[in-house]
Amino acid sequence: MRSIADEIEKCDCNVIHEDVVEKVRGQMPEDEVLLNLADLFKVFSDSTRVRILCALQYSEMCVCDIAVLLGMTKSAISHQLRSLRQTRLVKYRKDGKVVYYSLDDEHVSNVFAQGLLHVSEQ
Amino acid sequence: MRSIADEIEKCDCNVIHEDVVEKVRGQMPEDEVLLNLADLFKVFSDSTRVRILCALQYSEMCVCDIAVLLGMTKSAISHQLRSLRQTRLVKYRKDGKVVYYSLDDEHVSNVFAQGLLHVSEQ
DNA sequence: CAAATGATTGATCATTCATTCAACTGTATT
DNA sequence: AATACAGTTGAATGAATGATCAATCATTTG
Repeated sequence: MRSIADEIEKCDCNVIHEDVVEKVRGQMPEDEVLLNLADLFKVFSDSTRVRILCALQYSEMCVCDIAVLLGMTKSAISHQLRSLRQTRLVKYRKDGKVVYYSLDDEHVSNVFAQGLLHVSEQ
Repeated sequence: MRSIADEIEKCDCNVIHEDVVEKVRGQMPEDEVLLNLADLFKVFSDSTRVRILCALQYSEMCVCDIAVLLGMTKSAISHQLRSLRQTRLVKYRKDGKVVYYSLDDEHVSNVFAQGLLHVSEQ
């Protein structure tokens, strides 16, 4: 439990509205939750990963196909697929030499949809 | 209009499933849209900005209050508020020396909500 | 007017991160 | 067994970025 005094110590200013700060502090989720949230959005913050996720909404695809679609090397795509695997946003199946990737989260489309609402209003 | 041949030129592999690539290419949004989408999520990808946005869901706050709440300097907060202003996610009003910030987008809460759904399922 | 204070800004530094390149793994084909 | 090919991996490089620090702006107050 951090006290107001502790916080002031770390920052360079006075509390102007102590009541507001205390009220908001009581309602904020745990720092860990917000850190995980930021980490999730970090995955969506790169256009290559966004394009991969977008493509997989329409069909499962192998690494080569994605590379051709996006005009990038297999290596670059493979590196990005790694992040997407680690955050469990995509899954894969092997068929011989070929690895097929597909979406692994029903929320991906929803997050996309909300984001597009904002973008399309610019 | 890019041709399949052009894409292969830029990458290091063959098209394995030309039909799939063509079908998906036809359904993908414009690159510019996906770039804007990634830029939007980039704003959400830093835990300081996420915490600021989260706090502003509960109350408008001045820079000092946010700094105290998060245990950071006014300067650091002010820099991040700048990104949030530029992407029109927050708005502000001045009252004398004090600048009060608040949310400026109804979609912020929705994007948060979808993100939290994913995070809480880990 | 001068001092104090809330806030912003620009430069700097350290860190993070996406792509490239080369090497390597595993599977299929001949 | 040898070759070819889909895919992965690790190191290296260059670009992007967040916090710090000092300087500055703007408004209020003595």
